[in-house]
Amino acid sequence: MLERTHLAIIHEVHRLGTLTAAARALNLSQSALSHAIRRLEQQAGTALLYKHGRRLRFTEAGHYLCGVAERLLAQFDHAETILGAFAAGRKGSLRIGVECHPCHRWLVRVVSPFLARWPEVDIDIRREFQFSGIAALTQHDIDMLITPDPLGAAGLCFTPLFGYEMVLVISRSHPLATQQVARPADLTEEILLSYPVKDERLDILSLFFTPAQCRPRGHKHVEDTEILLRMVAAGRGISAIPDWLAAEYLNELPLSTLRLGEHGLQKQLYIGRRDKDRPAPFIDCFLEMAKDTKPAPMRAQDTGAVPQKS
Amino acid sequence: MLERTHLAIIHEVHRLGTLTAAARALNLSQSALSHAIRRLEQQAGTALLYKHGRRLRFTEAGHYLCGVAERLLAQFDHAETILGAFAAGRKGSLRIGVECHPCHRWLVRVVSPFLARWPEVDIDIRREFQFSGIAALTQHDIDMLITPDPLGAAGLCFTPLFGYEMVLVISRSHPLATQQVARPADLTEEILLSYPVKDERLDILSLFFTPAQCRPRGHKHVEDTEILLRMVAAGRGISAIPDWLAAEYLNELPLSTLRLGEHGLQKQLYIGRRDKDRPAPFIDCFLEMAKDTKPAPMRAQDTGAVPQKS
DNA sequence: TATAATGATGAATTTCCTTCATAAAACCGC
DNA sequence: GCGGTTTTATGAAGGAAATTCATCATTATA
Repeated sequence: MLERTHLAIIHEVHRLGTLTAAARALNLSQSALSHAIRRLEQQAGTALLYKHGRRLRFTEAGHYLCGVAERLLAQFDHAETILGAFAAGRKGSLRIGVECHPCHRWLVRVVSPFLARWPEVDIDIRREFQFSGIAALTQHDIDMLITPDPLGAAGLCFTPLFGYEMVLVISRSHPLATQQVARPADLTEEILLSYPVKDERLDILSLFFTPAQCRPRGHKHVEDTEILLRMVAAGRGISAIPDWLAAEYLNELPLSTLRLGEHGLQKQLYIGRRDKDRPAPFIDCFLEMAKDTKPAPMRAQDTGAVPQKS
Repeated sequence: MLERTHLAIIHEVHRLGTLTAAARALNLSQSALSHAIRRLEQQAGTALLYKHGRRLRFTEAGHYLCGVAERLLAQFDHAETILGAFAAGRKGSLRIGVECHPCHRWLVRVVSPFLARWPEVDIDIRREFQFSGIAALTQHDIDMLITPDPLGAAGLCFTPLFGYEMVLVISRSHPLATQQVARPADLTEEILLSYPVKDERLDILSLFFTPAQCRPRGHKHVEDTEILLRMVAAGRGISAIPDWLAAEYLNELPLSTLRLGEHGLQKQLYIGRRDKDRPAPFIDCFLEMAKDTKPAPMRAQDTGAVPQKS
């Protein structure tokens, strides 16, 4: 079977002209090369070299192999270089799962400088999971998970990123817009607008309405944040989004924000990964960059309900 | 060092999913594969596979190698196929030197069916030689030489192809056109037109004029046969060409042919090759086809001067 | 013609891969 | 949960294959 070694020998003999020189270059004895070529020729069933004076010349078949060697050896070398980059942790890919729909804009602010710093690392962001984000992480479908719900699962570890508060957004012309705090009973006639996720993953349902044993009059799914908030501004529904996300839109749209309940709906975003992952430097780096990137540039420290602009 | 074996293992593991199955496919023990992969991983400095349940999964580096394997293994396979074709004598190249300028049209009639019969054989025809055709042959610059002058050189052998006669061509309106035979003294006022080769290789000079110690008034080189003969027909010179070549043009151009001297200038075309060349079937075949191809289709057996059409 | 350079060859040796035997882990059906 | 089965991992032993050494044959060079 044709092996890389054979190609290397053929290549060096071609490059240097003599077996002896090629042997030196390959740290082998001249005899070893002579034997190796002979074996290869017997396997191939055709001569590759012939003596011309006291030098060697290539037969047609040998010449052909020479070309093959040049191409394949280059590919081997390249593959080993890449493999080295993998080994050194320069190269890799980071498949990031996001279970926090509104986090997209924040994530972009983490990813952009990261990509610049790690040019050989590919990033893939996934929002949809066959089962759950946690399952995707344990099953190696993703390498990191950004989630507000760090359900304990064996072999995973979660690092807190930042705290925030889910706030109610309503149209500025809504009767409740003058209040500071919203209570479940106030909202039973409203239409709830949310991202298209399962009800149990909507905090406003599981942590606000359900404990009070009531529910909004209706519930509609909207994919896009901008459209969702425009619908809220138009008085076509209410929604619950992170305070820092609301802050970004308060200037642009006629919206008001209210605290959800007396103490607000406090949340924390976590980034999770597998315990036993090989410690790739770019993974640690991503973690650091994520921790250092606060959600809304201006009001990163706010945890209370966002004050309205008049 | 990354070897073909490693790629084959990676590839089979990827294809079949388990080490055990891959080992079966490669006629090796599962243990051998396990060891081999481990060695490769240690050399590469990075994991390639990891256990997921009781199966194996590829790391990013492993996945990358998988792609490399697919590409490189295909190239290895292809190279071995080609090498097999070389070994079987189906594939090769035939560099044919031609020292007989007018032979081009005849050669085309040999080469065309040959190419059809040996689709994997490349043919290269060379007319110019740094030193001589014989030297080119011994020095492996060409593989076959078609020549009328088989100078004995060690390690070469020549096979006769066909005999022919060099005839004088003159314009049909030339005063000599009524004669059968031309003598050197008749032509001392003529302009000789010939292919651009050295004087000593022009038989009409070395075998006709020089022995009679005279020469034509002038001598011009013309590359193209058609143009040469049109110039002769226009009365601008005389020339000497093989009888069979003259025969092809006698219908088209107002030419007459005369025997050169009493007995004519008899020649023989030979095909030469190196004694110790590996006996490639396509080389023998070319020889046979060359021997079976007579120069002019209609008057292949003629050796005397070609009779003029009235 | 002597000498240096180069390739070829056969036997001895060493290296490295493979196998064997076995353990460990994980999945499956009950 | 518990054996049975499947799969991978590992260490030691054995063997196949490549390498080296010593030497010869050939060719070019001074």
